[in-house]
Parts: sequence; C-alpha cells; structure tokens
Amino acid sequence: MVRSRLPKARRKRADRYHHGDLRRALVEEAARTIGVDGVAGLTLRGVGHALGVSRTALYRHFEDKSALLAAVAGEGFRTFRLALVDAWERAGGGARGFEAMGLAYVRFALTHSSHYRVMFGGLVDAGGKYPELSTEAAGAFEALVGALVSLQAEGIVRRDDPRALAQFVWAAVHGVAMLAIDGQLQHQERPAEDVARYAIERIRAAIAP
Amino acid sequence: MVRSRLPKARRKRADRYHHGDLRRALVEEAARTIGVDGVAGLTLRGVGHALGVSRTALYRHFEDKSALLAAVAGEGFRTFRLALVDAWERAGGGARGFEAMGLAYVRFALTHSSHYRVMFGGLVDAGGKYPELSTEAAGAFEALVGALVSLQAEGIVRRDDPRALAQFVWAAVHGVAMLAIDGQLQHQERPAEDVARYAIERIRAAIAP
DNA sequence: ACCTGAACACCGTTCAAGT
DNA sequence: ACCTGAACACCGTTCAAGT
Repeated sequence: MVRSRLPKARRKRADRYHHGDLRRALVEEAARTIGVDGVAGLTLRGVGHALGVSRTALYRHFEDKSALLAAVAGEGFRTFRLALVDAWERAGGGARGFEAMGLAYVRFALTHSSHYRVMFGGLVDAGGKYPELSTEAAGAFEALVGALVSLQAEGIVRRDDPRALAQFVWAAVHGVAMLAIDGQLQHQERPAEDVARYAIERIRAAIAP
Repeated sequence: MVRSRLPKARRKRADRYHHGDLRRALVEEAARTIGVDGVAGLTLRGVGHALGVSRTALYRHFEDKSALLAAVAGEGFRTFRLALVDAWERAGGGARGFEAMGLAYVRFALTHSSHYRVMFGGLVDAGGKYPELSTEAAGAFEALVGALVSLQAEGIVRRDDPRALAQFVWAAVHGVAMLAIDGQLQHQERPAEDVARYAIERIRAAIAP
C-alpha cells in the first residue's frame, strides 16, 4: 500500500522527539504558524502534522491548547525583553535610550503582531495559571522599571514611584502598539513609526520632573 | 409527538422576526453572550437557539460570524461614544471634563471587558470591510478630538494638531484600559481606578502647553 | 516515558427545499 | 423574502492500546 507524502510535513521523524525536544519544537512551530496565519489559523492538528507527529502527541507536553499558547506567549515575552534591553543599551541609556526602547517596543509589536496579540490577549495572569508566563511578563516589565530608575538618577524623570511610572509608560506605549497593529494610526498618511515617535516624546513630557 | 422544551430558548417566536427584527435581536443576543461567556463562548448555534430560531437563520442577515462580530463591535462603539460624551458634558468640560471622560473610558472597558476586546480585537479597519463599524469607531474618536479642541481654546492643551494629540491620548488611555482588563495593573494592591487616575494626570501633563 | 489511531462531542458554513 | 434541516468539512480532547 502506497502512502502519499503529506504536503506540509517536515523531514524530522517522531523518534527524534524525546527528552523534551518535542515540547520546544511544538512551541516554535506554533509561533511560526501564528506569525503566518494568525492565532485563528493555529490548529493542534496542523502543528502535529507539520512536525510529522500525531495530532495528540502534544498532550504529553501541554494540558491543552491554552497551555501551548501560554508557552508561545512566554517565549514572546522573553525575546521582547531582550529586544528592549538591547535597544536601551545600544543607545547608551539616557534620553536616547528611552526613545530607542520605545521605538523597539512598537517595532516588535508591528513585526510580530500576531505573536504580540497572543502575549496581550488575556492569557497573562489568567488566575495565576502558567507561572512561567507570568515570570517572563514580569521580567519585561522589570526591564522598563530599571530604565526608569536609571533616568530618575540622571534627573530626567520625576521621582514618583518607579512602578507607578512604569505602569503608565508601559500602558501608553502598549496602546500605541495595539492601535498601530489594528491599523488605526494612519489617519493622515503618517507612517506608524512617526506616530510612535510623537507619542514617545509626549510620554517623556508626561514623566518629566 | 411530544417536543421537549429547549432549555435556553426564549419565548419569542420565529414569525416575529421579520423586517429586520431578527438582525437586531441577533446582535443583542451575541453581545449578551459575549458579556457572559466571552468571545470564545459565542457560537452561532447558541445564538440561534437562544432566540428560538434555526442556527442558520442568521445567514440571511450576516455574511458570516465575522460580520456578526463587526456589528457587535459597531454597537459597542456607539454606546462607548455616548458614555464618553455624557461624562464630558456632565462634568461641564474643561480639565474636569477631561478627567471624567478618561475615567468613563476605563470604566466602560472594565465593565464591558469582553465587548471591549471585540471592539479592539483587530476587526476595525480590517481592509475597509464593515464600513458601519469604521464609521462608529471614527465617531468615538471624533468625540475625543472635539474635547481636545475645546481644551485648546481654553489654553489648557498645547496647540499641536488635534488629531495627533487625540491619537496619543486615545492610545494612552486604551493601553491603561487593556492592561486593566488583563489584570496587569494591580501590582501594589492599588485598585485599577486609582491607576487610571494617575495615568490621566500624567496624560494631562503630556499634552499641557 | 512517550506516542498512536479511533472515537466523541462540538464547531461554521452550504444548499436544496419549504412557506 | 425569509427560514429550515440535513449534510459537509472541520475542530479540541479523551482513551485504550501500542513501543
């Protein structure tokens, strides 16, 4: 009996996936699918098929689809934090670092829009489930807090509670990113990045001493 | 043959739904379901069943599930705009009106969180589809622009392009609302409304002359 | 330990047919 | 015009069984 080759299946074989390899492969494949087809296009069957594995194999590593999405979101927060810190450090901190971090934020959201939506789609802090996700999200937040504390020491930022400041700044940039993703920021043909730059300048005024 | 009464079905009969009545009933029922069970809990079959109508009846009024959700989002933007304008006018405009509008914004988002998520879940401006939704969303935006123009005339707000200002303010409050919905704003046991108040104060500083 | 394949209970959507 | 009921092609998830 001839078995036709399945169209999307990878070369990898099932017996390679031991010792947690499959778990990582599942998260990566899910993230890739989301990047191409959006969250709505993510099916557990499709993920399994793409990896040449049965569609139920993933239940050995994740409780359900939500848990897989939480892992994807957690991974997203990790690379997100790295992008933010990298931008801050490359610009040498300070006022320039702050703008660079803000632009890196918006760029990440625009470049990985579907992934970003999963990160902020209501999974985080979903009743304390998915502790790894909460940790990664908190880590990204702490990167911002650290930057603000440094800016306070320089005298560029008002000496309010750093976490309160960070919540405000995060919320404001998050809002810009979300509206940019939704395509609601191109009213007068200005590119989203210019809008982001203007917003960051206003945020800087908002937190000035 | 005895027909057992279906559990969730309303009293209304199918023959009442003529001349567009069903369309409106479908939108209302979908909005109610979303409010109770979230977007994930919305099924076309459930909506039809709740109205005592076949599960395919809705295809006479909507192209597909997305179109129904767009109608729900549009309706959401309408009541949203009314809430914003009402808060602004009740406070008599000015600096107080601005704060009242901001608080009304966040309260609406927290009270109708699932509905709010549908409104900002990526349906608006989805390639120019759903013109009614775009119109309603634009209407809500214009309410904010109007308030800012009035504040500029009073000399409370800097004389930048009102639409650019409105985009920034909207984005910032939107971000606060989204993080509040996601439960990411209760770091130090402060209620979300206090965080919102602080954010609005900072936004006011950001757009000061 | 890890994976499979059949089965179950759900979906959204289509379509010929009814009034 | 508006609605129905059967049918289709999908889902996520469970579970006994295999290595």
